[in-house]
Amino acid sequence: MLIEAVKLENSPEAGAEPERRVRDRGATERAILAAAKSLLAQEGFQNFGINAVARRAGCDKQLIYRYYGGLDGLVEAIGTDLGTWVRDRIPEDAGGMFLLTYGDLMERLALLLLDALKNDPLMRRILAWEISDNTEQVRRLSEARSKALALWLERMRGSLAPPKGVDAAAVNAIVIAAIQHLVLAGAAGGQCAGLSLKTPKDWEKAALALKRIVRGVYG
Amino acid sequence: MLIEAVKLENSPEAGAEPERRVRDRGATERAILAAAKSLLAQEGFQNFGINAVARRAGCDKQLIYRYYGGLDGLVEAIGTDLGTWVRDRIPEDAGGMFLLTYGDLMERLALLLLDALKNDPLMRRILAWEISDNTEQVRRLSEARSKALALWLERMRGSLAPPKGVDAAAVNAIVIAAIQHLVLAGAAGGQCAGLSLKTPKDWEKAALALKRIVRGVYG
DNA sequence: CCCCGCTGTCACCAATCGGTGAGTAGCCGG
DNA sequence: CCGGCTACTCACCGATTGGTGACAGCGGGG
Repeated sequence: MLIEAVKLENSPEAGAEPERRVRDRGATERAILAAAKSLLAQEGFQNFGINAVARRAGCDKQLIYRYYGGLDGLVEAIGTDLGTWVRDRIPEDAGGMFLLTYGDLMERLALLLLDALKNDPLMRRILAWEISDNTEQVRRLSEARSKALALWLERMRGSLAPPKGVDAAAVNAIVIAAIQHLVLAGAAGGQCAGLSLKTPKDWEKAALALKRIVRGVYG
Repeated sequence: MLIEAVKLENSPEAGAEPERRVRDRGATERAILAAAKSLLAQEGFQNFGINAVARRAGCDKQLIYRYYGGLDGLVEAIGTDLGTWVRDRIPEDAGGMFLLTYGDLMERLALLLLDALKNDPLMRRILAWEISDNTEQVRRLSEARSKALALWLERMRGSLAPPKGVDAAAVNAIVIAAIQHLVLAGAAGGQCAGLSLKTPKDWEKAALALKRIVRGVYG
C-alpha cells in the first residue's frame, strides 16, 4: 500500500519550483487513481466526489470524466485495483501447510484478517461504504472487495477440508462479520458494545476472545 | 396557507402523518421528530439534513432551528427518544429467569438481538452511521444507542453471572459485533462474506451457526 | 512547414446545501 | 376591538456540488 504524499491545494508556486506538469496521460491517470484511493481511505466515502478527487489529484475534473468516464468508472478502477490486495497480504510461509486442524487454520486466518483490516484504512472505508449505501456504484466495488477476500481465504486455506456436521460457510461468515464490525467500530468510535478498542492491549483481549470463539466451534 | 401536501415519493407507512395542521407547537415538534426518524430510517444518514427533514415534516426548516436548535439538537432528540427502544423490546416473559445456564441466556439473547435489529431500520441506520462518521453529532447518538443496548442486555440478563475463566465482556462484544454486521450487510447487500442473507431460510442458517458459536464458547 | 489531435484548463451552468433576517398570520388577554 | 405574543413562512445568502462546452498549448505526421 503506497501512501504517497499528496500535494494539497496550498500556495501555488510558493517556492522556486513551478512543477511543470508534463503531458503524460498515463501518469495523470495514475495520479487520479492514487488520489481517489487516498481520498477515500483518509476522508471516507461521504466526501468522496468528482471535485474532491480532482482537487487532490491536482488536475481538472474534466480529465476524470475523460479518462474514467466519471466517478463510476473511477470507482470501478479502484475495485479492479483492489485485486492487488490479495497479493500483498499473503504471508511468505504459504497457507495452511503446517496447520494440522481446521481449527488451527481458522484461528490463524481470523487473527490475520483482523490485523490486515486494522491496518488498511481503504478497505475499512469500502466496507463502511458497502454497509451504508446500496447504489450500483458501490455494489460493484463491494463485489470486487468480496472477491478479493474470498480469493485470499481460498489461498490461505489450501486444501484443508472443513469438518463435517457444521455449516462452515455460515460459521465463517459470522466470524468474518464479527471481525469486520469490530475493526470498523474500533476505528470509528474506539469501542464496540462496551468493549474498548483503543490500545493494543484492548485489541489483544479482543483477539483472545476471538480465538476462544473460533476454538469453540472448530475445536 | 399551511402545507398539507407532504411531498415524499413513497412510504405509506406510519411515520409523519400531519393531517389538518393547526397552530400547535407541541404537535409540530412531534411531527418534526417523527419526520426525522422516518427519514433517517428510510433514506439513511447520507441524505439526512435540515432541508430534507423540513420537507418531510411539511414545515419550514426555520422551525427546526427554533425548536431543536438545528440538526444537532434534533439528532440528540432522536437519541433521547431511543430510550423507548428498550421498553418496546423486552419480551413479557421477563429475562433469564427460566434459563439455567449462561449459555442458554446468551444464545437466546443473540437470537433476540438478531431479530430485533433485522426489524428495526432506524437502529440499523444509526449503527451504519456510527461506523461511517465520527463527528460529535453522531458520537452522542451512538452513546445513546449503546446505552440503550446495554440496558436491554442487562434487563435480559437478570442476575445470572458469567462463567469464570472466560472474558465474557469481550466474547459478548464479538458476538454482538457479528450480529450487527450480519444484519447491516444483509440489509444493504443481501449477503455477507459469501453467505446469502435474503430469504428467511438464509437467516435461519445464519441463526443456527450463531447458536453453534455461542454454544461453543459457553457450552 | 502547417494542421490536427491529444492533453490539460477555465468558465459557466442549474441544483442543492446549511443558515439567517424579515415579514406574515392566527390566537389570547386586556 | 386591539396590541402583542407566538407560530409559522418566505426570500435570500454564500458555498459547494455534479456536469458540460469552449478554448489554449504542445507535438507529431502529412
